[in-house]
Amino acid sequence: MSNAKVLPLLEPEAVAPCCPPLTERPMSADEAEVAAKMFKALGDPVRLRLFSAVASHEGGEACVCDISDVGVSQPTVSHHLKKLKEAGLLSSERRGTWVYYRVEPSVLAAMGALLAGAAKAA
Amino acid sequence: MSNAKVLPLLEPEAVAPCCPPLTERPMSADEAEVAAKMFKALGDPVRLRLFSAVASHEGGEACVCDISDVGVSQPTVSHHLKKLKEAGLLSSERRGTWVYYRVEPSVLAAMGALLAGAAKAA
DNA sequence: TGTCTATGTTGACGTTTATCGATACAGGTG
DNA sequence: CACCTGTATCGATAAACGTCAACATAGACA
Repeated sequence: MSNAKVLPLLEPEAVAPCCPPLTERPMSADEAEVAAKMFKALGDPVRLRLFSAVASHEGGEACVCDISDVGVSQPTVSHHLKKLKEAGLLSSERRGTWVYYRVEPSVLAAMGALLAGAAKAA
Repeated sequence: MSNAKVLPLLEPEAVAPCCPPLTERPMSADEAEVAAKMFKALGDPVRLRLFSAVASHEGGEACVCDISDVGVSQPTVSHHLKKLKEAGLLSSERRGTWVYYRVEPSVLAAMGALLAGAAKAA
């Protein structure tokens, strides 16, 4: 598999326009379901560190071997990276021996817009 | 109690400066612990709807009675509002018969800054 | 082919969480 | 005072979650 698009994950196009600013109107149940998945993905300390490690790496992309030092076992790291992928926050690609994860910018932009609106509310 | 500051909750001053942009450098374990608590609070669909209902209400403040129609029981609503309060995202005040919840802007600003940085990374 | 390394998957275990009904508390009204 | 309404707490239960050890898979290289 040379392409990650065949995986049945959340696609950026599907989640990016999901979220009106939190202050605009009460979220519907469906909107909340989608948006909560993204927040939940960042709601674990280990996942947040892994995500930050990828995001802060050169080019917004990192090999698993570069970010695995977060104090948990290798299977646990793999499990968390999978969760981040399922939430649409990361994508992965195998290049030879190593697997590289990269941040999904459109989804983050959507989340940032969500919160930026709420912050200026009061 | 006419003042919410006496409660042993996360104070805005304590969490606001916790978070460098996600892309700046890998988060430390301590930073991730604090930041993950905020994301986790918004990582539930019901809580996200409750928060959005408060944030979108006039003045960023709403009575519980105005936002309780989210499809779960009254104790569950109360439980989720408590969680949001413990995460520092909402504050509450009793005024006569009703209890009003209001958004805590500084914490949201911190979260927004976190994500805004990550969005522009790639 | 076989072996070594990097990563993902499986199965199990203990902890946390979301939810509810029942109940308690607080404040207004009679 | 008694009663009603709005909100919080308690106790129980089922589901989800984080973690690990063991195993599986994929690619590189000899």
